[in-house]
Amino acid sequence: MSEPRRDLLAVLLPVTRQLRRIEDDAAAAHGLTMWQYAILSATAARPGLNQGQVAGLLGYSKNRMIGDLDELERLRLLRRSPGPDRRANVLTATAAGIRRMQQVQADIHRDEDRLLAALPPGQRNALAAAADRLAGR
Amino acid sequence: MSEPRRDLLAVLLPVTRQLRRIEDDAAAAHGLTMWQYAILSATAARPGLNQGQVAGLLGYSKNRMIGDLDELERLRLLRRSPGPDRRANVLTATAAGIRRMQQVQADIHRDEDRLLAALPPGQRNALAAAADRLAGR
DNA sequence: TATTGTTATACTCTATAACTATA
DNA sequence: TATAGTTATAGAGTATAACAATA
Repeated sequence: MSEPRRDLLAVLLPVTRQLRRIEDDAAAAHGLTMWQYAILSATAARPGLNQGQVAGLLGYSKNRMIGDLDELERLRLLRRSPGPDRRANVLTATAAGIRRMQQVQADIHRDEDRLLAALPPGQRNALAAAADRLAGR
Repeated sequence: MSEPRRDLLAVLLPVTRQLRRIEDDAAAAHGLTMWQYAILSATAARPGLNQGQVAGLLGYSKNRMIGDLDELERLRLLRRSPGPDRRANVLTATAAGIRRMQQVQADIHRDEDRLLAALPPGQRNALAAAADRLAGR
């Protein structure tokens, strides 16, 4: 007999809760919030984006992002500069911002590895591949 | 060359956001919230649990759960009854509660199937299996 | 004294809608 | 008029601690 089917959300929520804690802790260890880290990460990976584009990319919201951007600029980790359309601010991570982001990311990947060690390597790749495929729609 | 490694949370968040909306909508279509559905589901699957145990199982909190339990009792979908330890309330889903829960669940599984149709079947199983394994710690 | 459920409170998060300056 | 960023505000969500009944 087969087990009753479990809601996928119920299966995924505990994992994402652990991952969320990993990112929160890693960011905090380097003086940032998770969202500030996420903003730096997106900005470094795809330079030239404006605020709205980064917000959309992260599934964040443009108004919530403003306080984070203020703080990141205050810390000299990121710059807002007027783009060709002078309504839109182009975001650029500074060298210090990229370094900081990489430090947080190294901690995150280290802790993810610890978590994922429970999985056989095939399943580990399958998890990321499946989630990646699903996220695309 | 290989792509830069992506944070697992960034990969999983978009999927869980979609799943969360699926559950919210399905529960709302039957007059419940997602958490009320989750409570009914856990209570039906493992009868005899008390409030704190259900809260722990769901990753919810005992005080937030109280309003939901009040509402579920008002709707005659669930009962609180004193257990052997008279401090603790044993939760029991009524027949109507189980039916309601199954209706919501059918909607959820239908919409999950629609979402998961994007995946090759092997990846689909791998996703659930991997998440399940990880959730256990 | 510790625990279960409850209540109260404060704090954070989130969503919505204006407002400005550009287009 | 429409859009990008900003600001203000209200509502939902969340965490914490205190309380009553029971162990």
